[in-house]
Amino acid sequence: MGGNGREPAPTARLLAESTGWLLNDAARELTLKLEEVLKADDLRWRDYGVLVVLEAAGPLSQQEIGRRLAVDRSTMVHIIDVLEHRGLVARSRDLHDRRAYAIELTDPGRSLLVDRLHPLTAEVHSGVVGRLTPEDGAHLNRILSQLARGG
Amino acid sequence: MGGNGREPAPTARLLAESTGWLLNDAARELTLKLEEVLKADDLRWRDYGVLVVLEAAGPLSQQEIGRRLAVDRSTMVHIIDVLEHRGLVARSRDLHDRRAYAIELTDPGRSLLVDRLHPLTAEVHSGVVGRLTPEDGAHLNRILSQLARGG
DNA sequence: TATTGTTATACTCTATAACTATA
DNA sequence: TATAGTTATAGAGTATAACAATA
Repeated sequence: MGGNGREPAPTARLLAESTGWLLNDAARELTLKLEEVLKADDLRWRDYGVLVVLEAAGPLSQQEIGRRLAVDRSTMVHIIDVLEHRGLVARSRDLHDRRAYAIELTDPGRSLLVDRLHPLTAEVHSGVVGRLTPEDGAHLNRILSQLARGG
Repeated sequence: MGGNGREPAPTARLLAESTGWLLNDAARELTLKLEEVLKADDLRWRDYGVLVVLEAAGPLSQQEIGRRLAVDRSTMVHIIDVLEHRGLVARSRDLHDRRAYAIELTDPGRSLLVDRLHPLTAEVHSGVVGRLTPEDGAHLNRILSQLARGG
């Protein structure tokens, strides 16, 4: 089921397995700290993710945003509702497919992201990843990128 | 708030921040695949975590297991209930503190873990982490260990 | 016939508060 | 007075299934 049928050697098994736990612990620590910081702006980690995705990719449909964040389209409705109500994103119809919206960052949304959220979250990230030497930090980034590409 | 007040340079900010997203993606991918495999034994990732913790540490109280897995003690009750009912763990009173249980693996629990679950989950882990060269895998493990110790 | 957004709904997960027995 | 386990309960988060508009 996605494996290759080969039995990994015991040490490789232990190494890979502890990597999994460590990965989860690191991700959980980071997410918890991010949520704590974002609470001041009444945002969840998911909301921040939506803004970041839109900043990076430009206007997207609700479903496409959900795809990138692993969130169901029915769940996206409420998330976008709130962000729209707060004036951080805008719904306009996709010109080429009028079933879909083109969700885009508003100017206030972009300002909040750039002037406030990015600095806040960067500090959290640095507080965690910054415990590493710059070399290890860069290495970690490169290795994780490789993991992501392989999926 | 855990930070050190220093403004990280823009590239460092981006590097650290993308590391955060990558970390989360990798952890999510791993957890999803583990849950899929464990479903055959009607276990969740959390249940597997309990068994692994007990295997590694020996008998523990419910609360201590929860502490290590970031699960509330009230949530632990049901998790242990199910595992006990399936004969995978046993509740006995802690000899030194009769308020607490000493939860321990049963022989069937240990067998399930060693003979079946570890091979299954190791294959998932290897399928993900094994996309890296052995050097990068070991390096990733070392870097993540360092992150965990720093927390 | 398939797809986007939507709604209602049900389900899972989790934490909170109050209780009991021990400490 | 504090702590381990328990229980009931309420809240958040999520997915599922059906529907309307559009493709």
